[in-house]
Amino acid sequence: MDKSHVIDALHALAQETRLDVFRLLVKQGEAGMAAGDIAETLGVRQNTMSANLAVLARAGMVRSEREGRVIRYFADFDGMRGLLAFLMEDCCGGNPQLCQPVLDEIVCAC
Amino acid sequence: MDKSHVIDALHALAQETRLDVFRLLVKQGEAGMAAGDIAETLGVRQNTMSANLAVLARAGMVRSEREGRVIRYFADFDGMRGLLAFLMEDCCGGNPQLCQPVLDEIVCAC
DNA sequence: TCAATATATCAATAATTCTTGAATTATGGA
DNA sequence: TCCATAATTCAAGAATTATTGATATATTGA
Repeated sequence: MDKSHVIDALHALAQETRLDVFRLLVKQGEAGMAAGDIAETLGVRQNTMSANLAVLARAGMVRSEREGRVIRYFADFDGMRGLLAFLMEDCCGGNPQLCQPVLDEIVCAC
Repeated sequence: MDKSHVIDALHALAQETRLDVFRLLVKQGEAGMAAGDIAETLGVRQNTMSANLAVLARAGMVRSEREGRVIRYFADFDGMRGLLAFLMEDCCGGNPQLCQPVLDEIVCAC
């Protein structure tokens, strides 16, 4: 992931509704969620949500699949991976003791 | 780290100059770098850089120490840790196979 | 083909953010 | 104390972004 792509991803997540959407979709996992259900769940109008989903999709943080009339959205774990990898890329400028605590914190609860 | 704090951190990093600053300071590690040197290194005017450093500092992504006339900035690894921990918090909504590849990618090069 | 449903797009306004020149504050040295 | 240096703060204009009502597109079923 290049720098401008990373900036798009950070920008997409740096807004309350979109961060909520992303985390909701992360929780939904492989089930994903229909655009309308996302809007209703988060109490956001349909077209506002559509615009926000488009921002997340352009940034590679979510992807979508049409299912008949419904468009189902999913968190894009590849995008997430690229973002975190970039942010940690140079974490060890010769001082492992600085970055190790950061890595230790990122422990999956699964 | 709570949600609004996370949004501040994401917003702070979602801009080219500030992302460059953060990564520069990550590379500098414990040495940090004087505000003026950061501005000169990145080719940004001194007051523009000051404003950007203030955004990063408010977001908890950098911290500073005065050394005589100079103010030296450092990446804040605690802030970084909080941000990444929040983003990964719910990565395992019952499907470890989704999040494991994300975690595998975040491997420190040290 | 027509109506209903789900979602996206458009255009306009409101709000926020970025950059910059100018002014200000803080420190150290002569 | 006065000057030079390092950095911050202020105010204003330009640019970007968010939200919304209205409209358009796509799909399904009658």
